[in-house]
Amino acid sequence: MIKLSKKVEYALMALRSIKGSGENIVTAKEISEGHNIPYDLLAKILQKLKKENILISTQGINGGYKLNTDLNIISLSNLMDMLEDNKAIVECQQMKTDSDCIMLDDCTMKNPMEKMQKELESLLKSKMVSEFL
Amino acid sequence: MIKLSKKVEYALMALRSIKGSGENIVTAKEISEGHNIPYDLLAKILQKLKKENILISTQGINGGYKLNTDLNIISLSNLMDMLEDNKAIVECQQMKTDSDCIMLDDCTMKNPMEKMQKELESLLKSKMVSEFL
DNA sequence: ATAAAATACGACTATAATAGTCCAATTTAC
DNA sequence: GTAAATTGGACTATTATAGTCGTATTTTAT
Repeated sequence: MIKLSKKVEYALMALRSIKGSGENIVTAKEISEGHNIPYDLLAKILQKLKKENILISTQGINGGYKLNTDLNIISLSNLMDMLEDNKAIVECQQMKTDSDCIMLDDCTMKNPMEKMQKELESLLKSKMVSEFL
Repeated sequence: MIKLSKKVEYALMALRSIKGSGENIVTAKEISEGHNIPYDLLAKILQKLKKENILISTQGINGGYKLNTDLNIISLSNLMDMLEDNKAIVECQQMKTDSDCIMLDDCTMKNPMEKMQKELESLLKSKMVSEFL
């Protein structure tokens, strides 16, 4: 299955709004209402983007968010790493050891899967956030 | 998120076993026990593969499964289509109409997403099942 | 004939991942 | 000090995936 989480989808929408406002700061509420995104969920997403230095925030009344990065250099892969939990195509790719793999040492899938995962990731790395806004 | 379902993973394991046995037919039980795959789940997977003419089955005692296709011409994309439910990267790609899209006509994501989806699919189409066995 | 061993099928339950909610704290302009 | 915003953690709900159960059907060895 290949699917973007709502988090990434919402993040893209939010980034579009924020980018569109230029230097003016935008509140989570405005974005939430403008795009029908659940407020609390959006707030969390924006906080993560802030922690990753994609956004800069000011608190208090009149607070809100502003862009802090060139979205041309942030890839979809980056965004997914920030917001989603894992991106491994098969479990054994995300395990430190493969001691509990049911195939054990006789696995013919691991290497080709690893290769494919890298190819998929490289595709996702080549897609810049700005291309979707 | 990009992840293969267990169904596809189990299917690959099963196909490997079946392919390895050449003309001898293999039972679901043998595969299940040999690879620690839940029997009932595996049975369903094999039935689907049979319906898709990947496998051929014989019923009754001494029954089982045999290959019915060249696995070099079945892609991972094919296998996913057979076994997984949807492969659309964002919801609006799998909707007939986009009447209920919250972005309505002002969506900047749809086209680039569609493009990316095609690229991902083409990658998955280029990966043949045989490469993983 | 019948019992055994297999596939075939549908409905159900369990688990895990994702999405969304709630409540409270903190910050800041007025 | 209050209103409006971000910040943060814990919780619930929903959905998708994984797995189970019961039963029917088919085939064949005896």
